[in-house]
Amino acid sequence: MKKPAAPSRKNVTINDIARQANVSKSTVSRVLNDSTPVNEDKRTAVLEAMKAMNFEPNIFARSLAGGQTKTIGILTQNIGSPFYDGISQGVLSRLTGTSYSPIFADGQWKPEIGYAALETLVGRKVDGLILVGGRLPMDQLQDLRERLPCVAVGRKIDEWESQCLYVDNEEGAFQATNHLIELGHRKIAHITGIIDHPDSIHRLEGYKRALQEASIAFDEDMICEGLFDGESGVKAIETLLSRSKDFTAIFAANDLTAFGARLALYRQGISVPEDVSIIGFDDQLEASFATPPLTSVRQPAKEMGEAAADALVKLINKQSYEIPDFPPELIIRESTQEVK
Amino acid sequence: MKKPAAPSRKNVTINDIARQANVSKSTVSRVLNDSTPVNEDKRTAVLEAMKAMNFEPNIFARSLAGGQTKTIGILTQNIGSPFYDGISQGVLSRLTGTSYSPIFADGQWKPEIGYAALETLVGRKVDGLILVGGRLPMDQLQDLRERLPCVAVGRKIDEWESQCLYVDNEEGAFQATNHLIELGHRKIAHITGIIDHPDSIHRLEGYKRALQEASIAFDEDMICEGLFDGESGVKAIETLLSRSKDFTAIFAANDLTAFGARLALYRQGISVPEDVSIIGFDDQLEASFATPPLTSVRQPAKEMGEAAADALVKLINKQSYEIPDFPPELIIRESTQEVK
DNA sequence: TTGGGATATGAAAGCGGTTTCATACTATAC
DNA sequence: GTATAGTATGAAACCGCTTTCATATCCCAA
Repeated sequence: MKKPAAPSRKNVTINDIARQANVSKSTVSRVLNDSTPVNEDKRTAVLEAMKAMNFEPNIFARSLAGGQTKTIGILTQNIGSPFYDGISQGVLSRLTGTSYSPIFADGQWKPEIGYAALETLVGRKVDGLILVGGRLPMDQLQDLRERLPCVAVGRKIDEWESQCLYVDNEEGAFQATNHLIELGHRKIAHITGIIDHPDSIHRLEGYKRALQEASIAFDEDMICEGLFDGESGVKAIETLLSRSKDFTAIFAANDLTAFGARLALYRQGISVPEDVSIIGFDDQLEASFATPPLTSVRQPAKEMGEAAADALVKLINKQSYEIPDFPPELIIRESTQEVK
Repeated sequence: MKKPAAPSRKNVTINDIARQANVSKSTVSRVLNDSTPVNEDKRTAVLEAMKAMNFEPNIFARSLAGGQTKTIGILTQNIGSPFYDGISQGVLSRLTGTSYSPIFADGQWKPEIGYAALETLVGRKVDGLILVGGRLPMDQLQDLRERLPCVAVGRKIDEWESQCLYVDNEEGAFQATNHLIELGHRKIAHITGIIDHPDSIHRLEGYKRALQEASIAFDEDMICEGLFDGESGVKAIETLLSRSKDFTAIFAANDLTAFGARLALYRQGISVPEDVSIIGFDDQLEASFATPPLTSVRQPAKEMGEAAADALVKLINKQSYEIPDFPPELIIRESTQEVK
């Protein structure tokens, strides 16, 4: 008769279970973790007690005692791009229902902030880490991987073989450009993404390769630097027109830029696809409903996020896993047509 | 000479600090939490020791001992809408840099999953909760608020006065419709959102009120039920045309639907805005770069997310806070013009 | 029967903090 | 100069679980 009852919302602990099942807390812990063989009778007794009392292990006690935190860190870059958002969504959706909860931290594309965010995540003792895009330098990442299971999505890290999920940007860009070439285009402009971003670089390379394979001379004047945003698309067209070079097709580094370009063309009374074909990259939701619907290179963002979550969980539990291939896929719609 | 050194990555604990500063761990804890006055000498000694040894309190030990978890739960609905995503972004960005980390859980618009997600969050002993949209029934939410600090964004919950951040959807819809009316339109169609979604209902009401105030008879045939997606917009136009009722303007429940509608119009050779004006809701990024740029009602998603995070943190720390007003804002672009 | 190797189980020592409680030390009042 | 009320501080209990270590059982070979 110590405390006058009224525990109301008191959480049931491992001790309660132990008492109820008539075993020691050690045993309860054992059946909880399957760590050591336990006599079948006791095991069921414990299990029943847990069910009856609606027991839920305290995550904090658990992790304090050295166990896992059942927590996964996601490092994003606050860009709000449909691609990265899609990845996050995939991760999130795959994680709900599992025993893992995702903690998000954001790097805002700035290394210092990224480091800090990483610190936070590590400080929270996450069981694993998912890097969504970003461009933290290698050395930083190197020992990260040694400390805890990591997976990178939408980014290729050379040393992280088999822990990276990404689409081949070069190949996607190649397909896009090649599609235009097959339609008879020869004067193909390209609006790049943020110039030193790996994706931009690869897409530019793919563009060049397609040109080369078709024996079309690469022309510096056909390149406009963009920023992955809509405004870039608008500006690029203005620049392009001011150079008074002919072009019959445009490959934009992403859909949003393509939308901007398409708008600028519209303003100039240049019709798409009759006068100019245009192709984007990402195949974001809105691409299907643009006027005209935008031909684009699809990146399976959500699927990648899901696969990343799966892979990481397996990695954490030391199970073998396989990373599916994510080929870029050309989605042909109505913004591209044969050159006149 | 107990352990042969080589602690390598051993974490420094409160005990190490205590030893170093020549005080008891209790004292260290006290300066850590500012809970009890501590002599100035010792305080600085402790502080210095902490700095020197690069001490970081273990979150799990802390929460186990009854403290806070410095964790905030975010319950989203996996809709991938730019509005909800924007809110999440705002929350996330405002939380990075603070001592709080966000844990996301997703309800996927399904009550059962939502409950489960909520359970997870509560099980993780989050210090506070942010509800992003969603439509969990009241009774469930009622005792939630009693258990921990809560804030709802993009959703109005009657009993939660001063813990909800939302834009007045009815008013926004009114403004949109009224804008069309002021341009001389009388035959205004409306494509709704998911019919029983509160936002849809309010937007429909705003539409009706605008009509009423302008003495335009409400016509059931001018309404098309949509689903907040692009396809709905396309279908709606087809339906509308098949009814062979004239309309000179369309108010779509969100931008994506507006894009769909605009596309369907384009296919029919009906030009926007010359033949038909069109207006959306959300003002998502792509609206500015649609052809023509879409007039829309802006919801300051990111700002709302930020404000929600701010409010919740203050609520947790029992500080007073103020929730700013988020008026819908009509962004007039080129998809609307005077009726011919 | 007895000794030895498994096997199951409980007691107890952490994990890294917070908090209660008692104590030692000051300052204030009579 | 002693009684009284504060104050600062340390010791120890505790949060809920994992894990090591020792003990108790049991089975089988000798």
